[in-house]
Amino acid sequence: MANEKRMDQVILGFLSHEPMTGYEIKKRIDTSLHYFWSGSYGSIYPTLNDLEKNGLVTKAEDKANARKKLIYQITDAGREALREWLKMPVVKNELRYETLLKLFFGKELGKEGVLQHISDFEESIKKELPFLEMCKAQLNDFCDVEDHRYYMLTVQFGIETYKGYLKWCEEARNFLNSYE
Amino acid sequence: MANEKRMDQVILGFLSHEPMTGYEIKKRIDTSLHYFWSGSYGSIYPTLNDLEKNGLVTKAEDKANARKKLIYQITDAGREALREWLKMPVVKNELRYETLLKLFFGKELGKEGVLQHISDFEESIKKELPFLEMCKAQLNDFCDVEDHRYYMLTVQFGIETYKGYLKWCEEARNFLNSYE
DNA sequence: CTTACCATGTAAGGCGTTACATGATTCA
DNA sequence: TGAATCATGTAACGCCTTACATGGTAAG
Repeated sequence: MANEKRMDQVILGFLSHEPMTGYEIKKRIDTSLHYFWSGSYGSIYPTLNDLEKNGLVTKAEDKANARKKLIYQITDAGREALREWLKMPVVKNELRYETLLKLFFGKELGKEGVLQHISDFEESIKKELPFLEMCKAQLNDFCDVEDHRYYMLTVQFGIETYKGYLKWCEEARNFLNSYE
Repeated sequence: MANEKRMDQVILGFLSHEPMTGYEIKKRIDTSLHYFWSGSYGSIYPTLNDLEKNGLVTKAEDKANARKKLIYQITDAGREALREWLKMPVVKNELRYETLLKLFFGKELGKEGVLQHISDFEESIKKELPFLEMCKAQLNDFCDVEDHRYYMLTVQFGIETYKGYLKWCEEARNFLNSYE
């Protein structure tokens, strides 16, 4: 239904950590949330305006810089709205892998083509994994800070599923090669 | 960009197995593809019309039944289009888990709330897993049929990632409980 | 001096879901 | 006879991305 990407909650979430600009929010989405969430400027800026209109954030122009820079800050009402949403049960966890779709219809493609998709997938995962490992290493030193423990959970989730994927790639290859 | 859900390819894919109705396609999406893909009638029927207009499928009315029933069949051109798409590299594999989003902003929710989300997630996975195990058992007897080997790959993927999720749930709980 | 990055925003348009509308058939 | 399932379709509407538009600043 409505609000698939929950941009309002994502923004409130980041602002609950500290005040920042829309640009900075985008950067954090693309790093911290990158493997399980996404969002674009065309969604961030309008949502920031809506949130301000509804009193969930306040906007302040950074006069120190000549550059136009709008720093947003969460209000009490905003924090309350965030908490309200966080308490609610999760509505949707969605995995949509084109790779699996192509494998499912693999007969029309043939074994070689399927193996190629498996290799491509494997490679993409192998490229992503080091980033997550790095995140984990960095977080590891700061787990006494409560926030960091929660980030750690998501990173750990990523690392384990990715490792599972790699194991599956290996097995899938063996499985296919065991025939004919 | 365009065509996120690749309904055209999904339809061609199923029709490459055998002719069927739009209703039947929907059912198969909701079972065979269910844990990594989705699609609605509002998307299936219009796409079927487009495909027919473009000569990728043909439509035949089932006169045997009094009930209005349109059986679609893939054409050579349709099969070729499917193959063309299957050969192309995968564009997007997307995971979007609200659970992870809520965990990431977990500080505002607190440890108990986070643990609740982990339990909810665990439960939902535990509920899904038996279905996949059943699929695997059924497919296992027919792996000499090429198609079934490809279905098996996707099922195996699901089973392994789901088991990984359960392991993570356990670890996540232990991790959180090791603090404070 | 030019590339990369910081920074904000809008408009158009595609995509797909939800909700609605309709009706036959099967099974208990 | 009522519920569930089979079966097809459309319209409205929301959501989000892409592409465009603009310009400052830092670093090499």
